Amino acid sequence: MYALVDCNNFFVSCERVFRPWLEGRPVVVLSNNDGCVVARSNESKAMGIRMGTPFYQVSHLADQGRLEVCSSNYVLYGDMSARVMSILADAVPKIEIYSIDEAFLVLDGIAEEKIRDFCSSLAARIRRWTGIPASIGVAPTKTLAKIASHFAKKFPGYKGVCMIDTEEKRMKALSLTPIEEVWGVGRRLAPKLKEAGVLTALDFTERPESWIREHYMLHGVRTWMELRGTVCVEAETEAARKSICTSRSFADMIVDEEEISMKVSDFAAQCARKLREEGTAAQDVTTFLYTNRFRADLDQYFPSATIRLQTAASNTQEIVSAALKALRTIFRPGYRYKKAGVIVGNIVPADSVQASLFDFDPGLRTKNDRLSRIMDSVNRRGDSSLLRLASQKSGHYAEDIRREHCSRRYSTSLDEVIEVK
DNA sequence: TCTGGGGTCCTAGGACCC
DNA sequence: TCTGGGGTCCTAGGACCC
Repeated sequence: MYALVDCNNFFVSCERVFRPWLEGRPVVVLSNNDGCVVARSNESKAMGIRMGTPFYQVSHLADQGRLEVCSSNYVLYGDMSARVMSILADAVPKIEIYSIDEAFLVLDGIAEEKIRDFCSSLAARIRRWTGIPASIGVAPTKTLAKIASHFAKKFPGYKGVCMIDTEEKRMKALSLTPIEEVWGVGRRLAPKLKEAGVLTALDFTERPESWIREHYMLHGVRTWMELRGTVCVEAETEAARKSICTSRSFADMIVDEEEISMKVSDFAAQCARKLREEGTAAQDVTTFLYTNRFRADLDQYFPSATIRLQTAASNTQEIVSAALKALRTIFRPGYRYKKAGVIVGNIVPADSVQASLFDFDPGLRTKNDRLSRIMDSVNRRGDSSLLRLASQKSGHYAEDIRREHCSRRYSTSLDEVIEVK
């Protein structure tokens, strides 16, 4: 059996741990630049606020005191996530961290009649040790466990744990699950399925496999089998990342190449730092630019360019230099840019980088690598960009991000403080 | 006025091989 | 007039996830 552990309203719950007066109140957490609603409490969901709503459309509620607003604090959420995941990792031998607030557990070795108690006490432990409420869905496949977790979250009667462990429960759960809520059925596929008369997960499983294969190919067949109880998607532990992206929207649109260069330098430096953190190196460096897609009155331009390095690298100098080189090939004056980013791809373990026949100065890379390591060791001690390249200028790639409702650095400043109002 | 960030996988089609 | 058959690899773009 698989268990899906899903933290409830995760970002909101993180904020509530340190600001208990938010408990019971309608709360939303906003994306960078205070742009969109990316997390909601049950109370704000009940007010009809949708995921992804632009904040300006609901800001009047905040002004009227009917809605609590938090700017996102990803460092805090990352720390809270790590605490939850370590509790899970201690509880079972095999866990797949699926996202910042979700993990699959492989429940091998736990007698089936004990699973419910096991999950209940696990949820209670997470709550007691971190303050975060979680729901757990249990089923023979990951796709069914997802559905079970929805029920666990939605209906208080389950007390946070829902099991799909009999054929009868499976049929009932599928018949109550609208097709668009199924894991793997997205916004594009759902309308097509409905048009074809597939309204629930149960309808989907009752179509013949050949029909699924014809219309939705391999991915559809996998979902179909998983919903019928046959495992197709195994738990994957510790899969190395294949690409790393650092990108931001700007609070104001930028027209100046020099200014964009500094941003791109910063994004590239962050990518390089993440590579070193993971002990990996990348061979491809992509820089991309976006104009403001919401401004129909302005010219649009969404270019990207990739530089392939002779040899995979993780030092800041080489990654930044490649990102800037790519930028120079795509930058066009006259556009107003709203967003930029850097993606490093073709990632390999740093200790098994393939040397290049045409790498004319491997000694330079050794020097650059050492310099980056020294930067890391200094920057770890305090300001994360105390040492940086001149091209980055400020070194605070997030400095002009709008963040008017941010909570304190509860998990990264010296003291953890619970605020009382 | 104001609209996020970071990933994965699959497929079709082109380029190339003999 | 008539122009093969069988592969592999890579990439871009689309769909999905949180």
